[in-house]
Amino acid sequence: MLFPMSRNPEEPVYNRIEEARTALGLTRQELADRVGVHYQTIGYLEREEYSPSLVLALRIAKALNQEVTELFSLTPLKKGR
Amino acid sequence: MLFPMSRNPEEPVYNRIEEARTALGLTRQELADRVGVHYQTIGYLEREEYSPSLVLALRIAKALNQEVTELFSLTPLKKGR
DNA sequence: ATGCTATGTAGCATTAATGCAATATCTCAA
DNA sequence: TTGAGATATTGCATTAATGCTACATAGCAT
Repeated sequence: MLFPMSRNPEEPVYNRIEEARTALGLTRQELADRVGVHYQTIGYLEREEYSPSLVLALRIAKALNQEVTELFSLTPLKKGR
Repeated sequence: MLFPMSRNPEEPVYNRIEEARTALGLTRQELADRVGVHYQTIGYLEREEYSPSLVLALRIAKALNQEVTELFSLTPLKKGR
């Protein structure tokens, strides 16, 4: 098992992708399709095994109609908005 | 000269880093230090030769006290706020 | 003119992000 | 119970993002 997450392992990126995705009743495959990535990539991101590129983060936010800062943060995110 | 920019060359990421940085009277080296990257990296980003990771984008936004969406966008950004 | 500082350009090395395939597990409906 | 769908795990290949070094250029102050 590899564990990248960022060049600075001290500061990972937290996200609420799964929460937002399921709230829309979407499957990972469906979100992946909308965003244009492999469905496994969504899995990696939801498990926070690595953090996305900015492009991907922006696309995901758009696909889930959320603000980037509502979805991703350098500090732990609480459940629910 | 290489030209990555994103896995999807059709959709680059536009940014206003230089504008925001100079507005604060910061040099690239200074911004790089605050953000924890090499000063050349800031240059590449300002010239939009490639787009940053989300972690870096979040750190830059914080260092320039700007919203991520004010600094970066999938669509071209106009000058001035 | 000289020198200093900021920035641009060019390579090269490393690593994280992504693609992709194959297999496993888990849940839930029939 | 069986099967289908969703998610997890593993492993490998590719490439973009980043680090870093060296040299060039441009502007500005002296």
